[in-house]
Amino acid sequence: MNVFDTLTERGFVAQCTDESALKELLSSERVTFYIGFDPTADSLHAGHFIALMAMAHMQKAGHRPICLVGGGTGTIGDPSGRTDMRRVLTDEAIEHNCECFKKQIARFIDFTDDKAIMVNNGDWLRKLNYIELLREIGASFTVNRMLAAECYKARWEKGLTFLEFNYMIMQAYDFLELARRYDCKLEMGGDDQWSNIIAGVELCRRKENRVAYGLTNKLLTKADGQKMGKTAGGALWLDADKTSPYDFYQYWRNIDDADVQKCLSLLTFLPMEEVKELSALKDAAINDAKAKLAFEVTKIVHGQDEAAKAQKAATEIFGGGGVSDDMPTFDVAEPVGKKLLDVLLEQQIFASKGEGRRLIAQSGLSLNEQKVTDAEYVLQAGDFADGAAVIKKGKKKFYKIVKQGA
RNA sequence: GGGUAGGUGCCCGAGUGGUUAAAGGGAACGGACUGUAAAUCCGUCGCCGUAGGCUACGAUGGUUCGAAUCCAUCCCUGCCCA
Repeated sequence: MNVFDTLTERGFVAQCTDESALKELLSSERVTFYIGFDPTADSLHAGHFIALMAMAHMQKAGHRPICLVGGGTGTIGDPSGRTDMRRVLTDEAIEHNCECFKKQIARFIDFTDDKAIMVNNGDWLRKLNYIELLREIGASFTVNRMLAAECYKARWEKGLTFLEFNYMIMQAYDFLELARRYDCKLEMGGDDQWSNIIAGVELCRRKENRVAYGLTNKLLTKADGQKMGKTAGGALWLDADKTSPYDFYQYWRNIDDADVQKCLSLLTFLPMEEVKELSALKDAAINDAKAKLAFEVTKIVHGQDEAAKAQKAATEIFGGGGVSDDMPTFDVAEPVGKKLLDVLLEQQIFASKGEGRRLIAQSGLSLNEQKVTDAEYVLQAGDFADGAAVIKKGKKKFYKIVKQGA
């Protein structure tokens, strides 16, 4: 089966240039393609993950991915679809973020034997000479066309700086550079990148007379159109230190019924027959599909062991008595005699005392299965029956406080 | 450079001297219901606290018993003109 069909079947494809020619190309040769990731933070998040999955499918089919980290474009900030300007990052931060990205990407993509390439566009973009760039590349762009690009629409109200306006040119230049260096023929990316991608495709044609292709994948959205991968704390990170494997697992375990099929097909490698079977489950039974989804996604991101632990913890907590060896745990030195509220605040289970008081007042906090009614409650030795106390915050957040020391 | 409209809590957005920690909406959080789902309903939603206090309406100064609200300067943004 052609990868293009695979990607289509699994629901990745949003838009693409010359579909039939691209399909033909993908079945006739080993295609070098690229996806760019701008280093906006020190970890990739769920939104990047879908692109990585598309990349992995391509690699499995024998094509060669170029992972581009945007050490150059990151200094500008992509305005596509955004209503506000991106925060300007320092060079050091960008460098650091690029390194973090590289490590994470290496978990999903096989870089052995030249099966994939990692590049940083800072290597060429930062060296560019303004006049030369204008003459060589600027001449190939018409402002009229750029202004018509969908990606800038959201900025008409708020204003778009010239700096950001140039982003498209930088990205297009990347494609050209990769085409020259590695014979890269295809750029992939999220659907919000469509304008930038076709700019690159056209630039390759104009400058090198090369046929280049663009393919965008659907953005990960919920059935109601909202972006997926948002948690209370912000993004759903792929870095275990920023979003623990347990929390990561729980995120996918709790998605809407309506999103099960999409997530299974986009975020796991399960065969489509199985995806269809699982997502056809109804009512309570669909929980099995969610558990499978959560396990599979966590396995890809954090590995088999972590996924198994997260699943075990979830099963024990929600299926049993709300306790598990692998549940989120906090070690506290000598908790007995301290106020429960203070201990939980120290462990950042609450953001503030007010939040904790409120939670207790609304009977949203339990200690060892007992509702906490007194905000001033002081922990007793008896609360740590087996050396640990179990805290339940709200309906489904469980934490274990382990007593340390004597 | 000139004119003009603005900069309010996580976001959007009302408020134009005291009764404003600041309407309303969204997000978020808690409760009920449930399937660790959705929808719905109820409640909460700056910080510390018993009262009460503290910090907050672009920044800095000022007027005033009292300012998000008035004045000055500065910074930033939209629109129009050059």
